[in-house]
Amino acid sequence: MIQLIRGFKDILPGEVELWQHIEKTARSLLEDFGFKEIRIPILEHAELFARSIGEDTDIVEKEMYAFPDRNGDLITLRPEATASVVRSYIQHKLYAKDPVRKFYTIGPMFRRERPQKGRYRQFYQINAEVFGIDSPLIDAQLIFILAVFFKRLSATEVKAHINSLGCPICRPGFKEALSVFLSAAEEELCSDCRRRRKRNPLRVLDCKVPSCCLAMADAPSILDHLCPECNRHFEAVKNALEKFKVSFEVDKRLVRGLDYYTRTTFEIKTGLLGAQNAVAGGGRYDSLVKALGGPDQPAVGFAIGLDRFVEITDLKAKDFAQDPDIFIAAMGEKSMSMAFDWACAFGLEGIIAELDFAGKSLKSQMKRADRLGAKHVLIIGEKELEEKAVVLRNMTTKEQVIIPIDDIIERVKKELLRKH
RNA sequence: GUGGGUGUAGCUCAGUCGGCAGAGCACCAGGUUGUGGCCCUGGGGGUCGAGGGUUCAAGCCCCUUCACUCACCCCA
Repeated sequence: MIQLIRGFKDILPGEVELWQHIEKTARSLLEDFGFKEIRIPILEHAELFARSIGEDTDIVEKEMYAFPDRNGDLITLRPEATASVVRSYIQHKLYAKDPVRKFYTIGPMFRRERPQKGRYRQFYQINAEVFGIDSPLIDAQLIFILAVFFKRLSATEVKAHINSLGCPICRPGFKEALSVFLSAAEEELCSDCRRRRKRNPLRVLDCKVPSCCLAMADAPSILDHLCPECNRHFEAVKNALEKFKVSFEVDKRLVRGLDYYTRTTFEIKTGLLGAQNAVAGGGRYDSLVKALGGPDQPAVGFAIGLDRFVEITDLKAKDFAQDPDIFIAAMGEKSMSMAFDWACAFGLEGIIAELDFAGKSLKSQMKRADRLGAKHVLIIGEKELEEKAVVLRNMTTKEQVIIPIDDIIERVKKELLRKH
């Protein structure tokens, strides 16, 4: 038997209804805040991510599904959405009409990591990106939108963590101070952190090894090194969040793995997913648009990890499942033929109708109707054909009414409405 | 990429010392000749993840491999 690829999964009926509901809620929420959907391709030139995410990151170095196309171009399944949205913003000069543009996109991303809880090789994200606004108010609004999203969808075991990463003016000073501190503390760091010290010193800050946490307790904080502009920006974000009544926690150890982030950074974390505790994350990336060849426009955005979100929401797929409105139990060839015609007619009316094609006994059809969760059963056999009237049974109340075959669709429609 | 745990019916899982492949749920049929859920009776379902080895005999022991899972790493 051919099985699905490692780290990939099927989202089956019975769970997909929850995904649909989450996506629907996200669309409606984001559109209410002025975001427009943008659909970007799943394949991109690998270079796009090397230039945006950073050549030295694990994502680009060893996690991308990259391969040469037939013409030799190195292309890749997108590992994230932001770079593509930025590319599109630049390529189509979407800034020309108005530099302020707000987009959202929902779809699969691909990273060839070792699968574990809440981590798949194909995973789904809801992304929102805002271009052209450098006001800290928009940073806060994005976090506010996330908070509303989580609340609306009954994901309560979450907390917003925020931090500032500074900007190209102040970050170098912090990195320098951090590097000095790390050199002094080298003895106490774990082996991974000794390696990180050179390559990605910011990452040492969020190491989970207890000895490192201890060693880093007195590490310099980026927040003490922010330049006046970055500091004002961060303060304004916090003030706005308080005004929006979004509860948050300043976490000076919150860093981002991607090179392009500046200033505000945030994550929505949960205690329900073990090691994969980030359900959503994002931040400001003011220098990326220009770095990718576009105008010097600021930007800020977030991504929600859908696979993780479905794990932590209290909502259940079965609450959104559509059971059949009616099951047509037919006996005999002529009845079955009529039942099929009716089922089609019901479908056109938006009434979900199921029936049995195998010529089973009434008992067996009733059993199946019950199992499918059909709210009503329409019974037709020799007797009904003769009397030109069928039986409509309400499966909850067991009430049965006789309905003439003429004009049956309209009559059933009325009955179904009445019973609601 | 590294390390641990787990793979037996559609699902959840037993399977003792190596000796006929099991249970519950689900499914199908009948009891009830045209009315679901409860009950009773019967039935169908298995490459014991895969491949190899040891043995008279392997679900069980050995080797290899794959998948799932958790953690590291990284990240949503």
